[in-house]
Amino acid sequence: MNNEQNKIPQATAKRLPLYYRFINNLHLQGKLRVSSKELSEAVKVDSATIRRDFSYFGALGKKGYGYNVEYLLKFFRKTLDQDEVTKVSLIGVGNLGTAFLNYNFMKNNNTKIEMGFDASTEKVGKEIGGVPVHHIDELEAKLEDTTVAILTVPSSEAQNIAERLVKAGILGILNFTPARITVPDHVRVHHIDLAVELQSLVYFLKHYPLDEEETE
Amino acid sequence: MNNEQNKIPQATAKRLPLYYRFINNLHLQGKLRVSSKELSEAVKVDSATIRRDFSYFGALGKKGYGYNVEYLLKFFRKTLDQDEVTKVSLIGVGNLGTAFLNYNFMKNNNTKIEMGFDASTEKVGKEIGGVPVHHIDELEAKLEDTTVAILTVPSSEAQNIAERLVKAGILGILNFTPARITVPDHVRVHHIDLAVELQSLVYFLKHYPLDEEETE
DNA sequence: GAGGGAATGTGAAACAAGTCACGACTTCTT
DNA sequence: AAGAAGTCGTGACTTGTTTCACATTCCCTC
Ligand SMILES: NC(=O)c1ccc[n+]([C@@H]2O[C@H](COP(=O)([O-])OP(=O)(O)OC[C@H]3O[C@@H](n4cnc5c(N)ncnc54)[C@H](O)[C@@H]3O)[C@@H](O)[C@H]2O)c1
Ligand SMILES: NC(=O)c1ccc[n+]([C@@H]2O[C@H](COP(=O)([O-])OP(=O)(O)OC[C@H]3O[C@@H](n4cnc5c(N)ncnc54)[C@H](O)[C@@H]3O)[C@@H](O)[C@H]2O)c1
Repeated sequence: MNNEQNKIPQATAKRLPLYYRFINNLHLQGKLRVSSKELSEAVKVDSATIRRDFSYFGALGKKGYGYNVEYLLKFFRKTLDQDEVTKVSLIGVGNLGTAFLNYNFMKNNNTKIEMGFDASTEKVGKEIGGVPVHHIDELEAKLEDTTVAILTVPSSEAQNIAERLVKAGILGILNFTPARITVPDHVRVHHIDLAVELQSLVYFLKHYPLDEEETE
Repeated sequence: MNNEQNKIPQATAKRLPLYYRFINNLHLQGKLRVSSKELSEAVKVDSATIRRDFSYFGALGKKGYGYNVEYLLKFFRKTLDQDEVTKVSLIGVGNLGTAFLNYNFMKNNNTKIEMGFDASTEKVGKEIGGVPVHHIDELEAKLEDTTVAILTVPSSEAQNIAERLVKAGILGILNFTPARITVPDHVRVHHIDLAVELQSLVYFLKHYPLDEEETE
């Protein structure tokens, strides 16, 4: 499963979904070819970086021509497993959780939130954005074959719930709580700490006032 | 304003708010001292990295002892300007925007969302989480001294609104839309692309199955 | 007030990512 | 059919970040 691909830099891997989305847009617009320069303007990534990123997968383009949009799209669809849907659960149907359920990431995406869990009887039994909300006590019973969880519970609950998720066989957690959770090595956690993002933006504004420099 | 501090690596700067939050927790728990090792376990950052990060600010600790929690807290409070509140506006009071208004990042934070803007008459005039929602037509008139904006409008509106924000004097944008917006060089944009985050987590799970390796 | 133990601060090395710049090849034009 | 223009793929370089490892320093106990 991670054959030749396991030499792809993490930084590159993180950009792949972004590339995919823009290539998809181009395809929908009927564009037939695209250069790294054009793509660069659209996604705000240096064109040399884009060429380098693509080159990890072999020669996807043609010199003097650019990249064939349809070919690129097919290639990334395969590479990003766009054809198999990953089932996701969401724990904590509060402010943030509800927003995610309503959105559900299905635009052009291979992930689907299949169910939510919450402790509050107000939430349990409802359907939000077409997603059923179960009681947290049923976590282990219902989770089954979802391998990814979105964690939007109060931070005091985060570690506790994370442990239950791990026991239930979850392999990846997208953690929106400010708590830094501890999990076994085989589980991957990505933290998205919105308060930190906001604070660090403010810090950069104050201490790195970019005046004619780089945008990012 | 960016005196000695302007040599601090960006990677370090991004971790500062995180450190601050945990040091604050320790202080609330009544802890008097802390070692880089302990801190490392709490924030999941290598202890050498923590020491290196702190060392950019001079010698904050004592060899053989560790760091004095109160001293550290005071130091970071000053460094992160925790005593002056940065005013923030939020554009697009939909699913995500509403969640942010209800939360408002004020836990132990120097940022406050002062007002929201939306195009829908359903939203305008309301107060959500104590924050008044104005009509988008009033953007230029009301913005005044907010320097940071959170962008949670539909992606098709993002570029357009961003341009208006820039004209109105905004310096930093936290962009939650999937659109990559174009702004002048003096404006800083941080993209938080939740769909990409989820997709890239899935990609990592499939292609970098960590079995006894690093957690991240 | 001397010795042991602990943890910092930091050179130096290792690693990772981004950028430059150019040869090679493709397509387009005339 | 040949030359011009365009764009890729990549070796070499640059920049940025993390990690190692240890001499140094400070606390604390006896
Ligand atoms: N809302 C935001 O804008 C925002 C921003 C940054 C971070 N966060 C973080 O995201 C998390 C969720 O925030 P929120 O604003 O949605 O909070 P919230 O209080 O609105 O939602 C939390 C939900 O979790 C449920 N819950 C509580 N204990 C539970 C348990 N043991 N098992 C299952 N469900 C449980 C509650 O019933 C509630 O519905 C928090 O950790 C918060 O710090 C939120
Ligand atoms: N909700 C999520 O979980 C989620 C996840 C990932 C990305 N996003 C992105 O975040 C953005 C917002 O998502 P959402 O789910 O909150 O959408 P939403 O449709 O619920 O909210 C958008 C809000 O913007 C308002 N709006 C529309 N045009 C406007 C204008 N010109 N000026 C001011 N306000 C305007 C609408 O009235 C609405 O209230 C979208 O770009 C979406 O792609 C959302």
